[in-house]
Amino acid sequence: MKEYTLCIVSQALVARFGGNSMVSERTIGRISLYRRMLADLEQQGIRQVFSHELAAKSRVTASQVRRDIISLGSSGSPVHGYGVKELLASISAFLDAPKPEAVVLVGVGNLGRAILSYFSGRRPNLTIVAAFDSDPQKVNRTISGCPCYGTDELPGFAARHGIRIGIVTVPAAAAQAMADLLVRSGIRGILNFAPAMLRAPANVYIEHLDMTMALEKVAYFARQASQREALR
Amino acid sequence: MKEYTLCIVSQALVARFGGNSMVSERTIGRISLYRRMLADLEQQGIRQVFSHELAAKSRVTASQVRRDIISLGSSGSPVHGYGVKELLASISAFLDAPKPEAVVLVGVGNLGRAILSYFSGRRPNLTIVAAFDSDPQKVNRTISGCPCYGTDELPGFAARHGIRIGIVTVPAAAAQAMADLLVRSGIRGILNFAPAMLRAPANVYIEHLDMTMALEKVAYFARQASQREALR
DNA sequence: GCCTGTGAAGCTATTCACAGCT
DNA sequence: AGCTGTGAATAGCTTCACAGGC
Repeated sequence: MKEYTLCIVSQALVARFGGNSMVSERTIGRISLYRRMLADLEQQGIRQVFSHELAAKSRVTASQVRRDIISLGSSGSPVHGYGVKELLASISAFLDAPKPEAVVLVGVGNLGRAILSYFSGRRPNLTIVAAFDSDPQKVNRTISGCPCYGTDELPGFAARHGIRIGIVTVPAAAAQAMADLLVRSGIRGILNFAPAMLRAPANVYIEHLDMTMALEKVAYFARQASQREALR
Repeated sequence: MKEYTLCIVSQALVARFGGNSMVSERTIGRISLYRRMLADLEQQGIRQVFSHELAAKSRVTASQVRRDIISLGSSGSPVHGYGVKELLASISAFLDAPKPEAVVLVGVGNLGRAILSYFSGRRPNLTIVAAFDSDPQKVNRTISGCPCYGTDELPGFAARHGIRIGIVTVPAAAAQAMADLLVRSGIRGILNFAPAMLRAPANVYIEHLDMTMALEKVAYFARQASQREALR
């Protein structure tokens, strides 16, 4: 009885925060990961999976997997584990927008082009539909299978297509200006590859993917590992 | 008294793990970031900086900056803040290896090439000196300014040059095999761009830079932001 | 026996708040 | 007055451990 009451209360709280319950950034990342693992399993014709199997593939603990699955609102059976198909459906219902979503990319340099081809055809409901660059040499051409326009056309394009997601692959010096432009164009989420910490209003989500920082971290911990070995 | 004893114990533990005290992954990331901010400041001729200034640029709190600086073994003055030059020197002494370090990249596809040109000339003490690929079309050529060899030459090359750091930009299906090869070749740190959770011995540090996951996170939180706005 | 779901415990990271200094 | 350095408090995330089920 008491448990039921508690459950209702927490759902009420959830409702107050609008839509889906408050799920942490880390959890969302892992859920995206589980989806990939599950897609593999489905391809192999596997129909059921236990939390510890998913955990081993994802390099996390089994409790973590179970918690994450609960937080996305799905559940399994103690006997058969989780149904691969059902879990995939839950994850898609949870992560994806109801309709496929269009994404724009700003900055058609080496990295920008690589990312255009990387994402082309990968996630059908998350497609880069246009690229933008300030270099007149690059505009009004198709680059890596993606139409490229001048940055001055971005606000209009974003408004017409209801774009909410942008990828920034311009040099650091131009990154803040481009982020501002994206925000003015109505974007609500930015994936930033430029080595710059972007400023944006609180209602815009920014994910920084800083390759230089990542490489320096690797170098540091690789060195630590070598040193630890040396004195053993 | 008791507190002193506890302190000594924890220092002893730190010592057992060798060399530099245990600094967290997140802290290392931020220190790399501070270095970039400080390099900018130095370029502008600024000589002193307060924790709150560095914090604003790095999008963290001032306490965080102070804690991080302490954990790298530097300190400032309550009057003038931190000396830009001194702090830069401390960070380099802390983060960088005594000698410039060589890095290899495996997988010379679109992304691999983009990363070769991205890092070329960026950090002088962290240079990609060779790329490897299994495609015979690509080997024994210079690609994006970097010599490219067959993957079978990797172990020999790594041994000869004492390589400890590798970047993986192969497709997901080949990533684990390449990681294994890198580990066999003596690598101690891997920066992985492939959408696969790599397995490696505990003495190898792996940083996963998963662009698909990152984009899905952005899409999810962008949608959350829009929804929160809609019901206001 | 071996699974899931979950309260409670444990850990790590961050922030608060203030002593100490100039 | 306004900074740094830091103990203490807080928040957030992960793991433990076990009830409940078949």
